[in-house]
Amino acid sequence: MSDVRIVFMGTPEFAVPSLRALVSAGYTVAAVVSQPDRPQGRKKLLVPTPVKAAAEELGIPVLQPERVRRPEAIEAIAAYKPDLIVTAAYGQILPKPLLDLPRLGCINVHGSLLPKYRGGAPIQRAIMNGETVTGVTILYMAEGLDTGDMISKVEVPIEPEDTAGTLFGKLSEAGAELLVRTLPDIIAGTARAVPQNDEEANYAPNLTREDERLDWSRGARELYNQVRGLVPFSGAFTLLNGEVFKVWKCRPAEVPGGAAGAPPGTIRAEGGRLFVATGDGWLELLEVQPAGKKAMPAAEWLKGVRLSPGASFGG
RNA sequence: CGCGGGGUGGAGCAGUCCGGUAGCUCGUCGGGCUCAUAACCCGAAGGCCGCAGGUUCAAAUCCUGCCCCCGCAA
Repeated sequence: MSDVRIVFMGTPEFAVPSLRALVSAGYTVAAVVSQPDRPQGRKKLLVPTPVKAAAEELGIPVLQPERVRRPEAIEAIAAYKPDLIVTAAYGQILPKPLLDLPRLGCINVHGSLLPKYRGGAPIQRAIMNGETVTGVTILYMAEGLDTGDMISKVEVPIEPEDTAGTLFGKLSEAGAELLVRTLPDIIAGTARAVPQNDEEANYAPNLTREDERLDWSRGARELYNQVRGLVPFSGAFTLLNGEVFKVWKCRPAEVPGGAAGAPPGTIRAEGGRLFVATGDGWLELLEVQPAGKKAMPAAEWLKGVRLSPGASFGG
């Protein structure tokens, strides 16, 4: 199999296990393509992408074209004469010339059971929608977004306590295993590619700020799913006195002696515990982060705040 | 120079505008009450108020510089 030259394209942590698995399995990864380093954080420090860092550690040359569709970028990749291009959460659309370049084609490791959750945020969206099962699909890349023919897939259950972070870990490992398991068939030409049923497709677009806002008129269960789908990345937030107030951990709860009827967003503090009224039941907040502060247990926050009667989140 | 918030006993906060006894809610330790308790009562310990200068009779508080933390934006 050392006669197969692979160019690997990926950017975030999700793609790293796949890259390492290729190397461990003995494949020749001739080059790695990753997104350009971007200024991160308040100090605008240039941080290498996780895939770039892993590639450098493995001694693999790294390309970081600003736009991979540019002819010079395609030429640079072509120079490595790949027989196969493997992508995993790369972050840019591959142009037709690149898709046609490798004799074995271009395949993608995608974090969902296609045709469900096509797009950039399948893992978070699956949790946010309350799914109990998701998985990884390996597919041939087509010009559409995650629309190519499927080669293999593996299911992964979503546990009630899973967050986007834990599920990312599970799916990236599952994806790496599936990749090395699938590769021999692809190389031998015996892989059976199955077209996706577009009728069943849906999309998981990248998350925006609005996806992170908590709408207290939704149900406690839905809000709980939303929060864990955003942890530990951007996190979910609401407003308190016009300022951002993040919720890092919560759970639907029975409020002792508390019938609903309170307007969604109403804050209720009892015995050092923090509850919020939702459109359907109460949500107990367990870990929160006020504006300008670090995340802290809700009980700690309650020690310091002076809540006016009838205070509520959302405004 | 991207915008803004913050650093006060172990924790979370008030006090800073209008300089002058270190406060609140907890925690910890000791004692009490109780069948008992995370409940209640009494008492105690614990702080160079981020760091360094300056102004002043006097600085947590005013001025200058620096360090660290957080949110937004990229």
